[in-house]
Amino acid sequence: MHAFFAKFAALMSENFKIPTVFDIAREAGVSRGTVDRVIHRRGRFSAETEKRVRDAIKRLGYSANLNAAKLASRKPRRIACLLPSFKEGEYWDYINRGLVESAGTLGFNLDLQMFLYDQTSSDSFKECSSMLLDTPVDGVLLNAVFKDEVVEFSRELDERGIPYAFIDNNVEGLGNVLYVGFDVYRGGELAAFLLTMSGKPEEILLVRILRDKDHRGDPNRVRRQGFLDYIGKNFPETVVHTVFIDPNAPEGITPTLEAFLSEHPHVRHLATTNSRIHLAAPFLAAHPDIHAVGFDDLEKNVKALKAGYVDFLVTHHIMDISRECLRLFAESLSTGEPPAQRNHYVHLDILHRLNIDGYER
Amino acid sequence: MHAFFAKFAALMSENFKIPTVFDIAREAGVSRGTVDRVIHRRGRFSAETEKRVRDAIKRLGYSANLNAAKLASRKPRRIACLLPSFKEGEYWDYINRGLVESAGTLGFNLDLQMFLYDQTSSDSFKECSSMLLDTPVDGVLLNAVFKDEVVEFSRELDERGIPYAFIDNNVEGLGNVLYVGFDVYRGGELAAFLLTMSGKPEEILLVRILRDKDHRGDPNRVRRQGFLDYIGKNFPETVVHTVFIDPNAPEGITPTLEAFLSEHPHVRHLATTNSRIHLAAPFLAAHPDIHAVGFDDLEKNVKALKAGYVDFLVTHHIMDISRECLRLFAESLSTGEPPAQRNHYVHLDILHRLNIDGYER
DNA sequence: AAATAATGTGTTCACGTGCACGCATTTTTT
DNA sequence: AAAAAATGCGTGCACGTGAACACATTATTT
Repeated sequence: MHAFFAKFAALMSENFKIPTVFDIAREAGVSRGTVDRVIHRRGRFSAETEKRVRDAIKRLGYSANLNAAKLASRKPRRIACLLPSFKEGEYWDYINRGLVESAGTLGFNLDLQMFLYDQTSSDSFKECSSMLLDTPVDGVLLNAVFKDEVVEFSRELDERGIPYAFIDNNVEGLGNVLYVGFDVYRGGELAAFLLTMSGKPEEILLVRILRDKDHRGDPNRVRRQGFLDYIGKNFPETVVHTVFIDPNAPEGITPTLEAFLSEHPHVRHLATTNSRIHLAAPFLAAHPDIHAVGFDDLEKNVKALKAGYVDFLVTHHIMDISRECLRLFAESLSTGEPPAQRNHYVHLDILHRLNIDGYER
Repeated sequence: MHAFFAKFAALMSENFKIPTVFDIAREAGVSRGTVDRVIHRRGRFSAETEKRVRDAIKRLGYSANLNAAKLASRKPRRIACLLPSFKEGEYWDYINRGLVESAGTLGFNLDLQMFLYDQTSSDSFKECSSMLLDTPVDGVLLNAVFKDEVVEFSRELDERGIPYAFIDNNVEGLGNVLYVGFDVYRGGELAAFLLTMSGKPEEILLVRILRDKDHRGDPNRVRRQGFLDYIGKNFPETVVHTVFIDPNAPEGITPTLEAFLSEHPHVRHLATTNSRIHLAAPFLAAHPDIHAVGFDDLEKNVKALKAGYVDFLVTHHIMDISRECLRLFAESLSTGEPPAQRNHYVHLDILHRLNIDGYER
């Protein structure tokens, strides 16, 4: 018999009822309001009461009904976002869009406050973060480019009891309740693999942008390491050249690359470890025999991919990161519990001309 | 100045209030209950009232608050799922898991009723679908392997006013409110590209499973076409051989492939267009110089990928399809409106040993 | 010691929707 | 023509949580 039907009404036993705050209150021998105050750490309860309530929650396996919570949420949750500033179409623009979009659709009453610092200046970060501390907030969402400064800032947040989450990249060992990002090193390896899979390269050109030189605040160091390690391991004789370009002087880029090529005419492989392979598109257009791999599905990069200038993009759903991060963080702020899972690594996608359709949502 | 902050409290003007049923009722000059009856097509209202309500809804841009809807949903929505039967770990098992999981977490009171037919027998489909019609349901979720039978069944559903959605594959031009799936032809092309990107193949072995022979109910025909078209276009001299294997007699598979190889010793490329490349894993293990590409991230396939027997898997988040499909369908049943977008195509992922981590969620 | 503040707890309304129920009025049946 | 059914519409409770409020009791200040 191939046909049958089954009911999946309750995951558990026949008439298992999902516990509510009322059940917790009864179990703990207190009122619903008290349970609520314990859960949300709003004070006004004794240590003994807290224990009874928390035990009851654990015993009954209670977790808040998010629909009801969203419906009832009146006071806005203030979430400060301490992130790099951006121009339209840049990486952090996408992160920002995901955040703003989610804030609107998530159903919680979220009040996002953006603190955008200059990615090239640690002073700017410090200025922004101290401004943030003067503002009343319920939680902070931030990334971690300036390690020392981030560590110091996180200590301050810990002291004040303000929960915080890292997005996109992080520093290990701090008190954040959440991290949503990806495996940067793996991404570097993957780019190297894709670049070299059609045959052994004699020489490779790695295009970097000027500010990468600053080792203190270089977000792509780990990714580049992954790239170089892969090449070193699999093609030990291959030489990797580096050329620096200035994104603020785009007119100089193509000449710089051309000049390099005439000095190293055997180069047939080009890569960037930042999100700006599109800056090399004009150069690549003139040299269809050069394989190229870059990162991130910025609109301009995708254009270069579709045109065939770039072979592969290693990327992930950028906006998914921010959406997911904000969702988990908001839920956590709402329930008063840290997210069940602390680290969320998103999958690295490989984009090629043939599978790009449908990637952008 | 690099720091600033902005509020995104309301997407629109300063104090824009999202309209509720009450606003609609006032605008239309009726009571809230009447609005509700119109929205959910539960009868008991005049044609003129309906128009007034619908106009008001459009004018104010009303759409139901899903949190409140989920919270208040008391009567379960009965959704019948008419899908291929499966063994554990097979493709449709994943689809099924996604459905069951979603039904539990979506927050609506969903009552899934599974009608599983034998993929190799159109009679079984007919039997199942008529059984389904004897059961009271609010909506039907189905896929489309047997075209004629599906068309007939859909007519019946249209007549009865039962909304239905296609999942994974569909038939164009029918009255379904929703389709969630992917571009099958594109997937075939992509597999061919990945198989051949490291160099021109002399001969290719396409491994098919026995029941593919039946052209009426062959779900992989289009995918295979994409594969063959790509090869034909880019490598016109390459010969594509086909070997049929029987998944029900796994012990015969490796000998069959070995026999083929000794007859065609130049073959270095192997592909399947179904989800069972793992059946060729033992053979591939013995021939590490053979490139192989398959479809779908079934556990066994991923194992073969990690072991290096398979180079690439073309796939998509299988369970995402069913999760997304059920979510949109349930929301549609709840609001009484068809989903804003009818066709949802998921992105094709390329899986390789280096990016498999984190793919499974 | 009285006034004031802090602490601990319970009560109540609000959020927006689903849906049962009740009551009139009109239409159909007997 | 009376009874029954169908139609059209409004009212009210329930869903589970957030959070203000009210009220005692205890601790602190004046």
